[in-house]
Amino acid sequence: MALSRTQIVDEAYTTLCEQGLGGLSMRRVAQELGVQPGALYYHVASKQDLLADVGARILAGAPLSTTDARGAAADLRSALLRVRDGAEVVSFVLAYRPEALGPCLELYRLFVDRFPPRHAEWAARTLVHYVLGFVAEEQNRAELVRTDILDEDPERAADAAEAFEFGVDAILRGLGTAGPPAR
Amino acid sequence: MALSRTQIVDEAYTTLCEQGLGGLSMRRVAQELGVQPGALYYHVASKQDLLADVGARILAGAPLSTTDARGAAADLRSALLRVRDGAEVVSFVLAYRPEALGPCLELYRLFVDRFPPRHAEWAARTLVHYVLGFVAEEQNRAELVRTDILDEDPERAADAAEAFEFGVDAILRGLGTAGPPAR
DNA sequence: ACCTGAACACCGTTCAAGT
DNA sequence: ACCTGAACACCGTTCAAGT
Repeated sequence: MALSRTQIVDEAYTTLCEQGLGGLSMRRVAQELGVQPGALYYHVASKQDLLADVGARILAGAPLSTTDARGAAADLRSALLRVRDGAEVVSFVLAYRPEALGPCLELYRLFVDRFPPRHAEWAARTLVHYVLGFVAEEQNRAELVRTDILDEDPERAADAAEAFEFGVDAILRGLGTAGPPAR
Repeated sequence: MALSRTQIVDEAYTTLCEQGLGGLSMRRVAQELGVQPGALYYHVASKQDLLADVGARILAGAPLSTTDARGAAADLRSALLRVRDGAEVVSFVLAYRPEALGPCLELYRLFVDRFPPRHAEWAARTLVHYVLGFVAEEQNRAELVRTDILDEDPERAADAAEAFEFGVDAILRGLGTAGPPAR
């Protein structure tokens, strides 16, 4: 059976989940599929092109709430955390091919009733940039722990969800969206 | 004259500025210094170890305001923008060796009068994560433009500073820090 | 149309051996 | 103490040639 682009994206996604970004090479994907590395380039233009589809799949796993900004931020974080180095991949795709990140771009809808379109867009991006920055740190640390370069910090891990929500709530308060009052 | 760690960090910093993260290899640094690649490993433990010092240097260039949160965020963005892929490097170092990022960690001082220590820390990290997320996207795009994979988006570039400040102001409002009123 | 084989120009890291 | 030489186990990408 002929190799397909979908098949390659599937394999890349699986490899990312299992090995992280450091273990995701074109050669490994090819080997896993039982083809020569060069064969992949008949179906994808480059590793970046492939990564764009992988980024889309990361977000496709868990749709973001379209009614509740607080929930959407939490959804986005969980979607990223499900895949090793998910934040780094999505962060790259956000620059490389934002259209691939549909759900993420629709977040501006949460703010259209409070802001003019241009500002609603910025509001959504503020939230997204925060989430990506937060989760990138979490996952970078996780990768370093996995390779025994860092040792676990149980205290930080226990506080992660709370710290994340602290930031989300602050941002949403600042954007004038419903949220708990500033202590 | 014997090779020194400082010399290696200097060369790595320069190479990062000129070539970006994709062009920063141990082999290139070694070649630029006129030594064999292996020689570097007498002075640095690994590329990550080297990167930690490079990250420190990126922030050392421009000290962050310690009195004005809005200014500090702007200072941090400029410091990152001065170096190609600065945000990605600093984001990694934030996880790998946060102590190397002194100025960045001191930001919590801006919030100690408004929050208990634990929350002041979270407040500062919220700002930092936002800035890193924002600038990472900016710089990823810049790298892709440089390699002719993306073409320039003059509209976005013109709005970047304004969009950045929109986010900063929202966050600071949410944190109860002085800032312009909503919209 | 789709893939192989083989190459090109690279990587980070290690380590015996030299000085 | 400090560095070389050489190797090990990799990379992404291209492309003629095969089927």
